[in-house]
Amino acid sequence: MSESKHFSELTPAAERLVDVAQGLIQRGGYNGFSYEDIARVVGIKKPSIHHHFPTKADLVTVVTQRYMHRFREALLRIEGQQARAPERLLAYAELFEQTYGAQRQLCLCGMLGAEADAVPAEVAQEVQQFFKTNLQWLTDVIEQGQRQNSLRKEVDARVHAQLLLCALEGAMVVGRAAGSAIHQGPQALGAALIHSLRA
Amino acid sequence: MSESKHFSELTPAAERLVDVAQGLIQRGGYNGFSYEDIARVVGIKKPSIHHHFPTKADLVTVVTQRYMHRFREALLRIEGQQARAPERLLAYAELFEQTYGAQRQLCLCGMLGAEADAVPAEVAQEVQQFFKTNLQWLTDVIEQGQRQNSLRKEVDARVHAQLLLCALEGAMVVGRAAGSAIHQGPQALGAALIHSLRA
DNA sequence: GTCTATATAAAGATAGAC
DNA sequence: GTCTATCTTTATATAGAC
Repeated sequence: MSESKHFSELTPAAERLVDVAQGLIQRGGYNGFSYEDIARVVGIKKPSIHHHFPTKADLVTVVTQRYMHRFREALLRIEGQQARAPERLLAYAELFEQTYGAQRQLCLCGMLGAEADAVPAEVAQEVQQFFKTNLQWLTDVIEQGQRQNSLRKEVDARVHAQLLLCALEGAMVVGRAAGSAIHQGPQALGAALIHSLRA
Repeated sequence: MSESKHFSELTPAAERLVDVAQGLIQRGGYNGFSYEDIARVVGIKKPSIHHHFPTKADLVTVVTQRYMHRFREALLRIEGQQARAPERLLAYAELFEQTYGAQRQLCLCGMLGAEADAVPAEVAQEVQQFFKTNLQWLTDVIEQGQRQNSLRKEVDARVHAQLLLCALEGAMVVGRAAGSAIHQGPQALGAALIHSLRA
Protein backbone atom coordinates (compact mmCIF):
# COMPACT_ATOMS: atom_id res chain seq x y z
CA MET A 1 0.00 0.00 0.00
CA SER A 2 2.25 2.78 -1.29
CA GLU A 3 1.55 6.32 -0.17
CA SER A 4 0.13 8.21 -3.11
CA LYS A 5 -0.24 11.86 -3.92
CA HIS A 6 -3.40 13.75 -3.13
CA PHE A 7 -5.40 14.66 -6.22
CA SER A 8 -5.05 18.35 -5.42
CA GLU A 9 -1.27 18.17 -5.86
CA LEU A 10 -1.16 16.56 -9.27
CA THR A 11 1.10 18.00 -11.94
CA PRO A 12 -0.56 18.64 -15.31
CA ALA A 13 1.03 15.46 -16.67
CA ALA A 14 -0.29 13.38 -13.79
CA GLU A 15 -3.71 14.98 -14.07
CA ARG A 16 -3.87 13.98 -17.71
CA LEU A 17 -3.19 10.38 -16.72
CA VAL A 18 -5.97 10.50 -14.16
CA ASP A 19 -8.35 11.94 -16.75
CA VAL A 20 -7.62 9.19 -19.25
CA ALA A 21 -7.68 6.43 -16.64
CA GLN A 22 -11.07 7.59 -15.40
CA GLY A 23 -12.58 7.42 -18.87
CA LEU A 24 -11.10 4.00 -19.53
CA ILE A 25 -12.50 2.64 -16.27
CA GLN A 26 -15.92 4.10 -16.98
CA ARG A 27 -15.91 2.21 -20.27
CA GLY A 28 -14.21 -1.08 -19.49
CA GLY A 29 -13.74 -1.38 -15.76
CA TYR A 30 -10.68 -1.82 -13.55
CA ASN A 31 -9.57 -5.03 -15.18
CA GLY A 32 -10.50 -3.80 -18.63
CA PHE A 33 -7.65 -1.34 -19.09
CA SER A 34 -3.87 -1.34 -18.74
CA TYR A 35 -1.06 1.16 -18.41
CA GLU A 36 -0.40 0.44 -22.07
CA ASP A 37 -3.91 1.66 -22.95
CA ILE A 38 -3.30 4.92 -21.11
CA ALA A 39 0.11 5.34 -22.69
CA ARG A 40 -1.38 4.92 -26.17
CA VAL A 41 -4.03 7.58 -25.58
CA VAL A 42 -1.75 10.07 -23.85
CA GLY A 43 1.13 9.54 -26.24
CA ILE A 44 3.84 8.53 -23.81
CA LYS A 45 5.45 5.19 -22.95
CA LYS A 46 4.15 2.78 -20.38
CA PRO A 47 6.95 3.11 -17.79
CA SER A 48 6.50 6.88 -17.67
CA ILE A 49 3.20 6.32 -15.94
CA HIS A 50 4.86 4.46 -13.08
CA HIS A 51 6.84 7.63 -12.37
CA HIS A 52 3.55 9.34 -11.45
CA PHE A 53 1.67 6.37 -10.06
CA PRO A 54 3.88 3.47 -8.91
CA THR A 55 1.04 0.96 -9.01
CA LYS A 56 -2.29 0.64 -10.73
CA ALA A 57 -4.00 0.62 -7.35
CA ASP A 58 -2.38 3.99 -6.58
CA LEU A 59 -3.63 5.45 -9.81
CA VAL A 60 -7.18 4.20 -9.48
CA THR A 61 -7.35 5.27 -5.85
CA VAL A 62 -6.55 8.83 -6.89
CA VAL A 63 -9.05 8.62 -9.76
CA THR A 64 -11.74 7.53 -7.33
CA GLN A 65 -10.87 10.11 -4.67
CA ARG A 66 -11.02 12.91 -7.22
CA TYR A 67 -14.32 11.60 -8.61
CA MET A 68 -15.80 11.49 -5.14
CA HIS A 69 -14.58 15.00 -4.37
CA ARG A 70 -16.07 16.39 -7.56
CA PHE A 71 -19.33 14.66 -6.80
CA ARG A 72 -19.46 16.27 -3.37
CA GLU A 73 -18.84 19.64 -5.03
CA ALA A 74 -21.72 18.95 -7.38
CA LEU A 75 -24.01 18.15 -4.46
CA LEU A 76 -23.01 21.41 -2.77
CA ARG A 77 -23.70 23.26 -6.01
CA ILE A 78 -27.18 21.76 -6.14
CA GLU A 79 -27.84 22.85 -2.58
CA GLY A 80 -26.75 26.35 -3.55
CA GLN A 81 -28.88 26.50 -6.67
CA GLN A 82 -32.05 24.65 -5.73
CA ALA A 83 -34.04 25.33 -2.59
CA ARG A 84 -36.81 22.75 -2.92
CA ALA A 85 -36.41 18.99 -2.61
CA PRO A 86 -38.05 17.94 -5.91
CA GLU A 87 -35.79 20.27 -7.87
CA ARG A 88 -32.76 19.09 -5.96
CA LEU A 89 -33.57 15.50 -6.85
CA LEU A 90 -34.04 16.41 -10.50
CA ALA A 91 -30.71 18.21 -10.53
CA TYR A 92 -29.18 15.12 -8.94
CA ALA A 93 -30.53 12.92 -11.72
CA GLU A 94 -29.07 15.39 -14.20
CA LEU A 95 -25.58 14.60 -12.85
CA PHE A 96 -25.99 11.00 -13.95
CA GLU A 97 -27.42 12.05 -17.27
CA GLN A 98 -24.36 14.18 -17.95
CA THR A 99 -22.01 11.28 -17.22
CA TYR A 100 -23.98 8.85 -19.30
CA GLY A 101 -25.10 11.18 -22.05
CA ALA A 102 -21.79 12.08 -23.61
CA GLN A 103 -20.44 8.66 -24.52
CA ARG A 104 -22.54 6.13 -22.64
CA GLN A 105 -20.04 6.18 -19.83
CA LEU A 106 -20.91 4.49 -16.57
CA CYS A 107 -20.64 6.11 -13.18
CA LEU A 108 -17.06 5.39 -12.13
CA CYS A 109 -18.18 4.04 -8.79
CA GLY A 110 -21.00 2.04 -10.34
CA MET A 111 -18.46 0.25 -12.48
CA LEU A 112 -15.96 -0.26 -9.67
CA GLY A 113 -18.77 -1.30 -7.35
CA ALA A 114 -19.89 -4.02 -9.73
CA GLU A 115 -16.29 -5.26 -9.83
CA ALA A 116 -15.88 -4.84 -6.07
CA ASP A 117 -14.51 -8.35 -5.57
CA ALA A 118 -11.87 -7.83 -8.23
CA VAL A 119 -10.41 -4.45 -7.31
CA PRO A 120 -7.83 -3.49 -4.65
CA ALA A 121 -9.24 -3.02 -1.17
CA GLU A 122 -8.29 0.70 -1.06
CA VAL A 123 -10.39 1.30 -4.14
CA ALA A 124 -13.35 -0.69 -2.86
CA GLN A 125 -13.30 1.39 0.30
CA GLU A 126 -13.44 4.68 -1.59
CA VAL A 127 -16.33 3.32 -3.62
CA GLN A 128 -18.20 2.33 -0.49
CA GLN A 129 -17.80 5.85 0.85
CA PHE A 130 -19.18 7.24 -2.40
CA PHE A 131 -22.39 5.29 -2.03
CA LYS A 132 -22.79 6.00 1.66
CA THR A 133 -22.43 9.71 0.98
CA ASN A 134 -24.94 9.64 -1.84
CA LEU A 135 -27.50 7.66 0.13
CA GLN A 136 -27.21 9.99 3.10
CA TRP A 137 -27.55 13.08 0.94
CA LEU A 138 -30.61 11.71 -0.87
CA THR A 139 -32.23 10.63 2.38
CA ASP A 140 -31.70 14.09 3.86
CA VAL A 141 -33.15 15.80 0.80
CA ILE A 142 -36.21 13.56 0.77
CA GLU A 143 -36.83 14.09 4.49
CA GLN A 144 -36.48 17.82 3.97
CA GLY A 145 -39.05 17.65 1.18
CA GLN A 146 -41.41 15.75 3.45
CA ARG A 147 -41.08 18.37 6.17
CA GLN A 148 -41.67 21.15 3.65
CA ASN A 149 -44.66 19.37 2.16
CA SER A 150 -43.20 19.13 -1.34
CA LEU A 151 -42.80 15.33 -1.15
CA ARG A 152 -45.29 12.73 0.01
CA LYS A 153 -45.02 11.99 3.73
CA GLU A 154 -46.12 8.33 3.57
CA VAL A 155 -42.98 7.04 1.85
CA ASP A 156 -39.87 5.85 3.65
CA ALA A 157 -37.11 8.35 2.87
CA ARG A 158 -34.29 5.81 3.15
CA VAL A 159 -35.98 3.31 0.87
CA HIS A 160 -36.74 5.89 -1.77
CA ALA A 161 -33.25 7.34 -1.58
CA GLN A 162 -32.00 3.86 -2.45
CA LEU A 163 -34.62 3.46 -5.11
CA LEU A 164 -33.54 6.63 -6.88
CA LEU A 165 -29.82 5.91 -6.60
CA CYS A 166 -30.25 2.32 -7.77
CA ALA A 167 -32.49 3.33 -10.66
CA LEU A 168 -29.94 5.88 -11.85
CA GLU A 169 -27.00 3.51 -11.55
CA GLY A 170 -29.01 0.74 -13.16
CA ALA A 171 -30.14 3.00 -15.99
CA MET A 172 -26.54 3.44 -17.06
CA VAL A 173 -25.75 -0.28 -16.92
CA VAL A 174 -28.93 -1.38 -18.66
CA GLY A 175 -28.81 1.49 -21.13
CA ARG A 176 -25.40 0.66 -22.48
CA ALA A 177 -26.06 -3.06 -22.39
CA ALA A 178 -29.42 -2.88 -24.16
CA GLY A 179 -28.13 -0.50 -26.82
CA SER A 180 -30.78 1.19 -28.89
CA ALA A 181 -33.50 -0.90 -27.25
CA ILE A 182 -33.68 1.62 -24.45
CA HIS A 183 -34.68 5.19 -25.02
CA GLN A 184 -34.96 6.54 -21.50
CA GLY A 185 -31.72 7.80 -20.04
CA PRO A 186 -31.07 8.26 -16.30
CA GLN A 187 -32.68 11.70 -16.33
CA ALA A 188 -35.98 10.47 -17.77
CA LEU A 189 -36.19 7.51 -15.41
CA GLY A 190 -35.23 9.64 -12.45
CA ALA A 191 -37.87 12.20 -13.36
CA ALA A 192 -40.56 9.51 -13.51
CA LEU A 193 -39.58 8.28 -10.07
CA ILE A 194 -39.37 11.76 -8.58
CA HIS A 195 -42.77 12.58 -10.07
CA SER A 196 -44.33 9.74 -8.12
CA LEU A 197 -42.78 11.12 -4.94
CA ARG A 198 -44.31 14.58 -5.19
CA ALA A 199 -46.87 15.64 -2.64
CA MET B 1 -15.43 -16.93 -33.90
CA SER B 2 -15.22 -20.67 -33.28
CA GLU B 3 -18.39 -22.71 -33.36
CA SER B 4 -19.28 -23.71 -29.86
CA LYS B 5 -21.49 -26.36 -28.37
CA HIS B 6 -25.06 -25.60 -27.40
CA PHE B 7 -25.60 -25.53 -23.65
CA SER B 8 -28.08 -28.38 -23.90
CA GLU B 9 -25.36 -30.74 -25.14
CA LEU B 10 -22.82 -30.18 -22.41
CA THR B 11 -21.17 -33.14 -20.77
CA PRO B 12 -21.19 -33.13 -16.96
CA ALA B 13 -17.56 -32.00 -16.97
CA ALA B 14 -18.31 -29.11 -19.31
CA GLU B 15 -21.39 -28.16 -17.33
CA ARG B 16 -19.30 -27.92 -14.19
CA LEU B 17 -16.98 -25.50 -15.95
CA VAL B 18 -19.93 -23.38 -17.03
CA ASP B 19 -21.25 -23.36 -13.46
CA VAL B 20 -17.98 -22.17 -12.02
CA ALA B 21 -17.35 -19.64 -14.77
CA GLN B 22 -20.79 -18.14 -14.23
CA GLY B 23 -20.17 -17.62 -10.54
CA LEU B 24 -16.75 -16.11 -11.14
CA ILE B 25 -18.15 -13.65 -13.68
CA GLN B 26 -20.96 -12.67 -11.33
CA ARG B 27 -18.36 -11.80 -8.73
CA GLY B 28 -15.49 -10.31 -10.70
CA GLY B 29 -16.60 -9.75 -14.26
CA TYR B 30 -15.30 -11.01 -17.60
CA ASN B 31 -11.84 -9.58 -17.16
CA GLY B 32 -11.74 -10.49 -13.50
CA PHE B 33 -11.29 -14.23 -13.89
CA SER B 34 -9.03 -16.61 -15.81
CA TYR B 35 -8.99 -20.25 -16.86
CA GLU B 36 -6.56 -20.73 -14.02
CA ASP B 37 -9.21 -19.55 -11.54
CA ILE B 38 -11.68 -22.06 -12.90
CA ALA B 39 -9.10 -24.83 -12.87
CA ARG B 40 -8.32 -24.16 -9.22
CA VAL B 41 -11.96 -24.34 -8.18
CA VAL B 42 -12.84 -27.38 -10.28
CA GLY B 43 -9.64 -29.23 -9.45
CA ILE B 44 -8.28 -29.83 -12.94
CA LYS B 45 -5.48 -28.24 -14.93
CA LYS B 46 -5.86 -25.17 -17.05
CA PRO B 47 -5.38 -26.74 -20.49
CA SER B 48 -8.14 -29.26 -19.81
CA ILE B 49 -10.62 -26.43 -20.02
CA HIS B 50 -9.59 -25.65 -23.58
CA HIS B 51 -10.67 -29.15 -24.53
CA HIS B 52 -14.26 -28.18 -23.68
CA PHE B 53 -14.15 -24.50 -24.62
CA PRO B 54 -11.37 -23.55 -27.05
CA THR B 55 -11.53 -19.86 -26.16
CA LYS B 56 -12.71 -17.76 -23.27
CA ALA B 57 -15.24 -16.09 -25.57
CA ASP B 58 -16.69 -19.53 -26.38
CA LEU B 59 -17.05 -20.36 -22.72
CA VAL B 60 -18.65 -17.08 -21.72
CA THR B 61 -21.00 -17.18 -24.69
CA VAL B 62 -22.32 -20.53 -23.51
CA VAL B 63 -22.55 -19.25 -19.93
CA THR B 64 -24.62 -16.31 -21.13
CA GLN B 65 -26.85 -18.34 -23.43
CA ARG B 66 -27.65 -20.77 -20.63
CA TYR B 67 -28.31 -17.92 -18.20
CA MET B 68 -30.67 -16.32 -20.68
CA HIS B 69 -32.48 -19.59 -21.30
CA ARG B 70 -32.96 -20.22 -17.60
CA PHE B 71 -34.26 -16.71 -17.15
CA ARG B 72 -36.84 -17.27 -19.89
CA GLU B 73 -37.88 -20.46 -18.12
CA ALA B 74 -38.29 -18.51 -14.90
CA LEU B 75 -40.49 -15.95 -16.66
CA LEU B 76 -42.64 -18.75 -18.04
CA ARG B 77 -42.88 -20.25 -14.56
CA ILE B 78 -44.09 -16.93 -13.19
CA GLU B 79 -46.74 -16.73 -15.89
CA GLY B 80 -47.86 -20.22 -14.93
CA GLN B 81 -47.99 -19.49 -11.21
CA GLN B 82 -49.23 -15.91 -10.98
CA ALA B 83 -52.27 -14.64 -12.81
CA ARG B 84 -52.26 -11.00 -11.76
CA ALA B 85 -49.75 -8.37 -12.83
CA PRO B 86 -48.70 -7.09 -9.36
CA GLU B 87 -47.90 -10.61 -8.19
CA ARG B 88 -46.02 -11.32 -11.41
CA LEU B 89 -43.87 -8.27 -10.86
CA LEU B 90 -43.19 -9.25 -7.27
CA ALA B 91 -42.19 -12.74 -8.37
CA TYR B 92 -39.93 -11.14 -10.95
CA ALA B 93 -38.19 -9.07 -8.28
CA GLU B 94 -37.78 -12.28 -6.30
CA LEU B 95 -35.62 -13.69 -9.11
CA PHE B 96 -33.12 -10.91 -8.56
CA GLU B 97 -33.26 -11.34 -4.82
CA GLN B 98 -32.37 -15.01 -5.19
CA THR B 99 -29.35 -14.21 -7.33
CA TYR B 100 -28.16 -11.46 -5.03
CA GLY B 101 -29.17 -12.96 -1.72
CA ALA B 102 -26.98 -16.02 -1.60
CA GLN B 103 -23.54 -14.47 -1.95
CA ARG B 104 -24.08 -10.92 -3.13
CA GLN B 105 -23.71 -12.09 -6.69
CA LEU B 106 -24.58 -9.71 -9.50
CA CYS B 107 -26.89 -10.53 -12.34
CA LEU B 108 -24.60 -12.11 -14.94
CA CYS B 109 -25.89 -9.81 -17.66
CA GLY B 110 -25.76 -6.77 -15.42
CA MET B 111 -22.07 -7.40 -14.89
CA LEU B 112 -21.34 -8.15 -18.53
CA GLY B 113 -23.48 -5.19 -19.57
CA ALA B 114 -21.43 -2.83 -17.43
CA GLU B 115 -18.30 -4.21 -19.08
CA ALA B 116 -19.92 -4.16 -22.53
CA ASP B 117 -17.00 -2.32 -24.15
CA ALA B 118 -14.51 -4.84 -22.81
CA VAL B 119 -16.14 -8.16 -23.70
CA PRO B 120 -16.23 -10.10 -27.00
CA ALA B 121 -18.93 -8.98 -29.42
CA GLU B 122 -20.75 -12.34 -29.31
CA VAL B 123 -21.16 -11.97 -25.56
CA ALA B 124 -22.32 -8.35 -25.78
CA GLN B 125 -24.96 -9.42 -28.25
CA GLU B 126 -26.35 -12.11 -25.95
CA VAL B 127 -26.46 -9.59 -23.14
CA GLN B 128 -28.36 -7.13 -25.29
CA GLN B 129 -30.93 -9.80 -26.06
CA PHE B 130 -31.31 -10.50 -22.35
CA PHE B 131 -32.28 -6.92 -21.62
CA LYS B 132 -34.56 -6.59 -24.62
CA THR B 133 -36.41 -9.72 -23.55
CA ASN B 134 -36.78 -8.54 -19.98
CA LEU B 135 -37.99 -5.07 -20.96
CA GLN B 136 -40.55 -6.50 -23.33
CA TRP B 137 -41.82 -8.97 -20.76
CA LEU B 138 -42.14 -6.31 -18.06
CA THR B 139 -43.87 -3.91 -20.43
CA ASP B 140 -46.37 -6.60 -21.40
CA VAL B 141 -47.08 -7.47 -17.77
CA ILE B 142 -47.59 -3.84 -16.81
CA GLU B 143 -49.92 -3.22 -19.75
CA GLN B 144 -51.87 -6.33 -18.82
CA GLY B 145 -52.20 -5.03 -15.27
CA GLN B 146 -53.47 -1.72 -16.57
CA ARG B 147 -56.10 -3.44 -18.71
CA GLN B 148 -57.15 -5.56 -15.76
CA ASN B 149 -57.27 -2.57 -13.45
CA SER B 150 -54.72 -3.91 -11.02
CA LEU B 151 -52.11 -1.28 -11.99
CA ARG B 152 -52.53 2.47 -12.39
CA LYS B 153 -53.48 3.46 -15.92
CA GLU B 154 -51.80 6.89 -15.92
CA VAL B 155 -48.24 5.56 -15.95
CA ASP B 156 -46.25 4.77 -19.07
CA ALA B 157 -45.74 1.00 -19.14
CA ARG B 158 -42.42 1.16 -21.04
CA VAL B 159 -40.94 3.74 -18.71
CA HIS B 160 -41.95 1.82 -15.61
CA ALA B 161 -40.70 -1.46 -17.03
CA GLN B 162 -37.31 0.21 -17.38
CA LEU B 163 -37.60 1.74 -13.97
CA LEU B 164 -38.18 -1.62 -12.32
CA LEU B 165 -35.47 -3.41 -14.29
CA CYS B 166 -32.94 -0.64 -13.66
CA ALA B 167 -33.77 -0.44 -9.97
CA LEU B 168 -33.27 -4.20 -9.58
CA GLU B 169 -30.00 -4.25 -11.51
CA GLY B 170 -28.84 -1.15 -9.68
CA ALA B 171 -29.77 -2.59 -6.31
CA MET B 172 -27.29 -5.40 -6.82
CA VAL B 173 -24.48 -3.09 -7.90
CA VAL B 174 -25.08 -0.54 -5.17
CA GLY B 175 -25.78 -3.17 -2.56
CA ARG B 176 -22.48 -4.96 -2.96
CA ALA B 177 -20.56 -1.71 -3.37
CA ALA B 178 -22.07 -0.01 -0.33
CA GLY B 179 -21.62 -3.04 1.88
CA SER B 180 -23.51 -2.98 5.15
CA ALA B 181 -24.62 0.61 4.50
CA ILE B 182 -27.53 -0.72 2.49
CA HIS B 183 -30.21 -2.84 4.03
CA GLN B 184 -32.76 -3.10 1.25
CA GLY B 185 -32.12 -5.89 -1.22
CA PRO B 186 -33.59 -6.00 -4.73
CA GLN B 187 -36.82 -7.56 -3.44
CA ALA B 188 -37.52 -4.77 -0.96
CA LEU B 189 -36.77 -2.02 -3.45
CA GLY B 190 -38.79 -3.73 -6.15
CA ALA B 191 -41.72 -4.13 -3.77
CA ALA B 192 -41.65 -0.42 -2.94
CA LEU B 193 -41.72 0.45 -6.62
CA ILE B 194 -44.45 -2.04 -7.44
CA HIS B 195 -46.51 -0.74 -4.54
CA SER B 196 -46.55 2.72 -6.07
CA LEU B 197 -47.80 1.22 -9.33
CA ARG B 198 -50.86 -0.45 -7.86
CA ALA B 199 -54.28 0.84 -8.86
C1' DG C 1 -11.18 -36.13 -20.64
C1' DT C 2 -7.07 -34.95 -18.52
C1' DC C 3 -2.29 -34.44 -18.27
C1' DT C 4 2.71 -32.22 -19.14
C1' DA C 5 5.21 -29.23 -21.76
C1' DT C 6 5.48 -25.30 -24.38
C1' DA C 7 4.48 -21.05 -27.01
C1' DT C 8 3.16 -16.15 -27.23
C1' DA C 9 1.75 -12.17 -25.77
C1' DA C 10 0.28 -8.94 -22.41
C1' DA C 11 0.30 -6.85 -17.83
C1' DG C 12 2.48 -4.78 -13.99
C1' DA C 13 6.59 -3.15 -12.45
C1' DT C 14 11.89 -1.75 -11.88
C1' DA C 15 16.62 0.18 -13.19
C1' DG C 16 19.07 3.48 -14.92
C1' DA C 17 20.20 6.80 -18.86
C1' DC C 18 18.91 11.39 -20.78
C1' DG D 1 9.33 13.85 -16.82
C1' DT D 2 10.26 10.63 -20.26
C1' DC D 3 12.88 7.25 -22.42
C1' DT D 4 14.98 2.23 -23.47
C1' DA D 5 15.81 -2.05 -21.69
C1' DT D 6 14.62 -5.63 -18.82
C1' DC D 7 12.25 -8.64 -15.44
C1' DT D 8 8.42 -11.41 -13.60
C1' DT D 9 4.15 -13.14 -13.63
C1' DT D 10 -0.10 -14.14 -15.60
C1' DA D 11 -3.37 -15.09 -19.37
C1' DT D 12 -4.68 -17.36 -23.35
C1' DA D 13 -3.82 -20.93 -26.19
C1' DT D 14 -1.62 -25.19 -28.71
C1' DA D 15 0.70 -29.88 -29.26
C1' DG D 16 0.86 -34.24 -28.21
C1' DA D 17 1.14 -38.12 -24.69
C1' DC D 18 -1.77 -41.10 -21.57
